[in-house]
Amino acid sequence: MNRLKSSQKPPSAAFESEPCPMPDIAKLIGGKWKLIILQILIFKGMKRFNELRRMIDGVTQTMLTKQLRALEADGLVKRKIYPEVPPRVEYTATKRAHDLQDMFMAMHDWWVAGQEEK
Amino acid sequence: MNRLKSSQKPPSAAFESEPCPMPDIAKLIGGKWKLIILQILIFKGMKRFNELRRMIDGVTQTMLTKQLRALEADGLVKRKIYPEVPPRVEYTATKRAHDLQDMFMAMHDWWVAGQEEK
DNA sequence: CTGTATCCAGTACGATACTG
DNA sequence: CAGTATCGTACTGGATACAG
Repeated sequence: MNRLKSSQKPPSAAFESEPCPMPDIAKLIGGKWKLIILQILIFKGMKRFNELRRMIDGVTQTMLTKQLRALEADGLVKRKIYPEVPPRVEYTATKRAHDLQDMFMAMHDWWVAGQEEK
Repeated sequence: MNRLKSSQKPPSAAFESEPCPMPDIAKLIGGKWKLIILQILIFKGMKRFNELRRMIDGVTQTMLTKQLRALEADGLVKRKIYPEVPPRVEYTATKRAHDLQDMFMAMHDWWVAGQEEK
Protein backbone atom coordinates (compact mmCIF):
# COMPACT_ATOMS: atom_id res chain seq x y z
CA MET A 1 0.00 0.00 0.00
CA ASN A 2 1.08 3.53 -0.69
CA ARG A 3 4.36 3.34 -2.45
CA LEU A 4 5.37 6.79 -3.41
CA LYS A 5 6.40 6.61 -7.01
CA SER A 6 7.37 9.97 -8.39
CA SER A 7 5.42 12.88 -6.98
CA GLN A 8 2.77 12.81 -4.33
CA LYS A 9 2.38 16.55 -4.63
CA PRO A 10 2.99 19.15 -7.34
CA PRO A 11 5.64 21.85 -7.01
CA SER A 12 5.34 22.94 -3.39
CA ALA A 13 7.62 25.72 -4.42
CA ALA A 14 8.27 26.83 -0.90
CA PHE A 15 10.89 24.32 0.14
CA GLU A 16 12.54 23.61 -3.18
CA SER A 17 15.21 26.23 -3.06
CA GLU A 18 15.47 27.71 0.39
CA PRO A 19 17.15 26.33 3.47
CA CYS A 20 14.09 27.13 5.60
CA PRO A 21 15.44 27.14 9.13
CA MET A 22 13.17 24.71 10.90
CA PRO A 23 15.54 24.71 13.88
CA ASP A 24 14.77 28.39 14.40
CA ILE A 25 11.06 27.71 14.30
CA ALA A 26 11.52 24.87 16.75
CA LYS A 27 13.24 27.31 19.08
CA LEU A 28 10.18 29.53 19.11
CA ILE A 29 7.50 26.91 19.68
CA GLY A 30 9.57 24.02 20.96
CA GLY A 31 8.94 24.38 24.64
CA LYS A 32 6.82 21.82 26.40
CA TRP A 33 4.01 24.31 27.10
CA LYS A 34 4.44 26.91 24.39
CA LEU A 35 2.13 25.35 21.86
CA ILE A 36 -0.75 25.03 24.26
CA ILE A 37 -0.19 28.50 25.67
CA LEU A 38 -0.25 30.00 22.21
CA GLN A 39 -3.25 27.96 21.21
CA ILE A 40 -5.23 29.27 24.16
CA LEU A 41 -4.22 32.89 23.75
CA ILE A 42 -4.77 32.85 20.00
CA PHE A 43 -8.11 31.06 19.90
CA LYS A 44 -9.61 32.00 23.23
CA GLY A 45 -8.22 35.49 23.65
CA MET A 46 -6.74 37.30 26.62
CA LYS A 47 -6.11 35.39 29.81
CA ARG A 48 -4.75 36.22 33.23
CA PHE A 49 -1.91 34.30 34.79
CA ASN A 50 -3.93 32.03 37.02
CA GLU A 51 -6.52 31.49 34.33
CA LEU A 52 -3.82 30.02 32.14
CA ARG A 53 -2.53 28.06 35.07
CA ARG A 54 -5.89 26.43 35.60
CA MET A 55 -6.47 25.76 31.92
CA ILE A 56 -3.18 24.00 31.37
CA ASP A 57 -3.15 20.70 33.14
CA GLY A 58 0.06 19.89 34.96
CA VAL A 59 1.91 23.15 34.50
CA THR A 60 3.62 24.76 37.47
CA GLN A 61 3.92 28.45 38.27
CA THR A 62 7.60 28.37 37.53
CA MET A 63 7.30 26.81 34.11
CA LEU A 64 4.34 28.92 33.10
CA THR A 65 6.27 32.05 33.96
CA LYS A 66 9.36 30.91 32.10
CA GLN A 67 7.53 29.94 28.95
CA LEU A 68 5.47 33.12 28.97
CA ARG A 69 8.63 35.18 29.32
CA ALA A 70 10.26 33.32 26.46
CA LEU A 71 7.22 33.85 24.26
CA GLU A 72 7.18 37.51 25.21
CA ALA A 73 10.86 37.86 24.32
CA ASP A 74 10.12 36.31 20.93
CA GLY A 75 7.32 38.78 20.30
CA LEU A 76 4.53 36.24 20.38
CA VAL A 77 2.88 37.24 23.63
CA LYS A 78 2.08 40.66 25.03
CA ARG A 79 2.09 41.15 28.79
CA LYS A 80 0.06 43.96 30.24
CA ILE A 81 0.53 44.80 33.89
CA TYR A 82 -2.03 46.71 35.89
CA PRO A 83 -0.45 48.47 38.85
CA GLU A 84 -3.20 47.54 41.23
CA VAL A 85 -3.53 45.59 44.37
CA PRO A 86 -4.02 42.72 44.16
CA PRO A 87 -1.89 42.71 41.02
CA ARG A 88 -3.39 41.86 37.66
CA VAL A 89 -1.51 40.76 34.58
CA GLU A 90 -3.13 40.05 31.27
CA TYR A 91 -1.58 37.99 28.52
CA THR A 92 -2.56 38.33 24.90
CA ALA A 93 -1.29 36.89 21.64
CA THR A 94 0.46 39.43 19.42
CA LYS A 95 -0.40 39.92 15.76
CA ARG A 96 2.59 37.81 14.87
CA ALA A 97 1.19 35.01 17.00
CA HIS A 98 -2.24 35.36 15.48
CA ASP A 99 -0.66 34.74 12.10
CA LEU A 100 0.06 31.26 13.38
CA GLN A 101 -3.64 30.42 13.24
CA ASP A 102 -3.33 28.62 9.93
CA MET A 103 -0.53 26.50 11.25
CA PHE A 104 -2.49 25.57 14.34
CA MET A 105 -5.50 24.66 12.28
CA ALA A 106 -3.41 22.45 10.02
CA MET A 107 -1.79 20.87 13.05
CA HIS A 108 -5.13 20.25 14.67
CA ASP A 109 -6.69 18.76 11.55
CA TRP A 110 -3.74 16.48 11.13
CA TRP A 111 -3.98 15.24 14.65
CA VAL A 112 -7.72 14.63 14.46
CA ALA A 113 -7.34 12.76 11.19
CA GLY A 114 -4.68 10.59 12.80
CA GLN A 115 -6.97 9.72 15.67
CA GLU A 116 -9.80 8.76 13.36
CA GLU A 117 -7.66 6.38 11.36
CA LYS A 118 -7.18 4.31 14.45
CA MET B 1 -1.74 49.44 16.85
CA ASN B 2 -3.64 46.25 16.59
CA ARG B 3 -5.92 46.02 19.52
CA LEU B 4 -7.90 42.84 19.28
CA LYS B 5 -11.43 43.87 19.95
CA SER B 6 -13.82 41.00 19.61
CA SER B 7 -12.95 38.50 16.92
CA GLN B 8 -9.95 38.51 14.67
CA LYS B 9 -11.19 35.35 13.03
CA PRO B 10 -14.59 33.74 12.57
CA PRO B 11 -15.57 30.51 14.29
CA SER B 12 -12.40 28.46 14.12
CA ALA B 13 -14.56 25.67 15.36
CA ALA B 14 -11.65 23.40 15.87
CA PHE B 15 -10.40 24.58 19.21
CA GLU B 16 -13.59 25.84 20.76
CA SER B 17 -14.67 22.68 22.48
CA GLU B 18 -11.88 20.14 22.44
CA PRO B 19 -8.83 19.95 24.67
CA CYS B 20 -6.60 19.37 21.64
CA PRO B 21 -3.48 17.80 23.12
CA MET B 22 -0.75 20.05 21.88
CA PRO B 23 1.68 18.38 24.28
CA ASP B 24 1.23 15.14 22.36
CA ILE B 25 1.92 16.89 19.09
CA ALA B 26 4.98 18.49 20.60
CA LYS B 27 6.19 15.04 21.54
CA LEU B 28 6.06 13.95 17.93
CA ILE B 29 7.82 16.88 16.33
CA GLY B 30 9.56 18.42 19.30
CA GLY B 31 13.02 17.06 18.73
CA LYS B 32 15.77 19.38 17.68
CA TRP B 33 16.07 17.80 14.23
CA LYS B 34 12.70 16.21 13.64
CA LEU B 35 11.12 19.14 11.84
CA ILE B 36 13.92 19.46 9.36
CA ILE B 37 14.14 15.72 8.80
CA LEU B 38 10.44 15.54 8.09
CA GLN B 39 10.57 18.58 5.88
CA ILE B 40 13.26 17.00 3.75
CA LEU B 41 11.65 13.59 3.47
CA ILE B 42 8.20 15.02 2.79
CA PHE B 43 9.17 17.63 0.21
CA LYS B 44 12.25 16.12 -1.34
CA GLY B 45 11.38 12.45 -1.14
CA MET B 46 13.42 9.41 -0.19
CA LYS B 47 16.89 9.88 1.19
CA ARG B 48 19.66 7.62 2.40
CA PHE B 49 21.30 8.03 5.76
CA ASN B 50 24.38 9.91 4.68
CA GLU B 51 22.39 12.03 2.29
CA LEU B 52 20.36 13.29 5.21
CA ARG B 53 23.50 13.71 7.22
CA ARG B 54 25.00 15.98 4.59
CA MET B 55 21.81 17.93 4.06
CA ILE B 56 21.30 18.74 7.71
CA ASP B 57 23.94 21.12 8.89
CA GLY B 58 25.40 20.33 12.28
CA VAL B 59 23.71 17.02 12.97
CA THR B 60 25.76 14.09 14.25
CA GLN B 61 25.37 10.42 13.38
CA THR B 62 24.13 9.66 16.84
CA MET B 63 21.42 12.29 16.86
CA LEU B 64 20.32 11.57 13.32
CA THR B 65 19.90 7.92 14.18
CA LYS B 66 18.01 8.67 17.37
CA GLN B 67 15.62 11.11 15.80
CA LEU B 68 15.00 8.84 12.84
CA ARG B 69 14.24 5.96 15.17
CA ALA B 70 11.85 8.11 17.15
CA LEU B 71 10.08 9.23 13.99
CA GLU B 72 9.89 5.64 12.81
CA ALA B 73 8.39 4.56 16.13
CA ASP B 74 5.76 7.27 15.75
CA GLY B 75 4.87 6.08 12.27
CA LEU B 76 6.12 9.14 10.46
CA VAL B 77 9.14 7.65 8.76
CA LYS B 78 9.56 4.34 6.96
CA ARG B 79 12.94 2.67 7.02
CA LYS B 80 13.80 0.26 4.24
CA ILE B 81 16.90 -1.84 4.59
CA TYR B 82 18.61 -3.49 1.66
CA PRO B 83 20.61 -6.53 2.74
CA GLU B 84 23.60 -5.67 0.62
CA VAL B 85 27.17 -4.90 1.15
CA PRO B 86 27.90 -2.11 1.62
CA PRO B 87 24.62 -1.67 3.44
CA ARG B 88 21.98 0.65 2.11
CA VAL B 89 19.10 2.11 4.05
CA GLU B 90 16.44 4.34 2.58
CA TYR B 91 14.21 6.66 4.55
CA THR B 92 10.85 7.84 3.32
CA ALA B 93 8.02 9.82 4.83
CA THR B 94 4.91 7.77 5.51
CA LYS B 95 1.46 8.79 4.35
CA ARG B 96 0.78 10.11 7.81
CA ALA B 97 3.83 12.32 7.53
CA HIS B 98 2.83 13.53 4.08
CA ASP B 99 -0.42 14.73 5.61
CA LEU B 100 1.71 17.22 7.50
CA GLN B 101 2.42 19.10 4.28
CA ASP B 102 -0.21 21.72 4.97
CA MET B 103 1.20 22.36 8.41
CA PHE B 104 4.70 22.74 7.03
CA MET B 105 3.51 25.13 4.38
CA ALA B 106 1.70 27.25 6.95
CA MET B 107 4.76 27.19 9.17
CA HIS B 108 7.02 28.17 6.32
CA ASP B 109 4.78 31.00 5.14
CA TRP B 110 4.55 32.33 8.66
CA TRP B 111 8.29 32.35 9.04
CA VAL B 112 8.88 34.04 5.72
CA ALA B 113 6.28 36.70 6.50
CA GLY B 114 8.00 37.35 9.79
CA GLN B 115 11.35 37.83 8.10
CA GLU B 116 9.94 40.27 5.60
CA GLU B 117 8.40 42.44 8.29
CA LYS B 118 11.86 43.13 9.57
C1' DC C 1 27.85 2.66 4.56
C1' DT C 2 25.05 2.59 8.43
C1' DG C 3 24.82 2.20 12.29
C1' DT C 4 25.56 1.04 18.11
C1' DA C 5 27.82 1.89 22.78
C1' DT C 6 29.63 4.94 26.13
C1' DC C 7 30.28 8.69 28.43
C1' DC C 8 29.61 13.61 29.30
C1' DA C 9 27.79 18.46 29.40
C1' DG C 10 24.14 21.61 29.17
C1' DT C 11 19.65 22.75 29.80
C1' DA C 12 14.90 21.88 30.20
C1' DC C 13 11.90 20.74 33.59
C1' DG C 14 9.90 20.58 38.19
C1' DA C 15 8.92 20.88 43.57
C1' DT C 16 9.05 23.88 47.11
C1' DA C 17 9.36 27.94 49.69
C1' DC C 18 9.28 32.76 49.88
C1' DT C 19 7.84 37.92 48.30
C1' DG C 20 5.58 42.52 46.83
C1' DC D 1 -2.55 37.48 42.46
C1' DA D 2 1.49 36.96 40.28
C1' DG D 3 5.36 36.16 40.57
C1' DT D 4 11.00 35.10 42.14
C1' DA D 5 14.71 32.13 44.18
C1' DT D 6 16.74 27.95 44.93
C1' DC D 7 17.82 23.51 44.31
C1' DG D 8 17.55 18.97 42.40
C1' DT D 9 16.50 15.71 38.57
C1' DA D 10 15.68 13.97 33.98
C1' DC D 11 16.42 14.23 29.55
C1' DT D 12 18.28 15.89 25.28
C1' DG D 13 22.01 16.56 22.55
C1' DG D 14 26.94 15.61 21.35
C1' DA D 15 32.01 13.61 20.86
C1' DT D 16 34.26 9.66 20.29
C1' DA D 17 35.16 5.00 19.50
C1' DC D 18 33.79 0.76 17.78
C1' DA D 19 30.98 -2.88 14.84
C1' DG D 20 28.29 -5.53 11.10
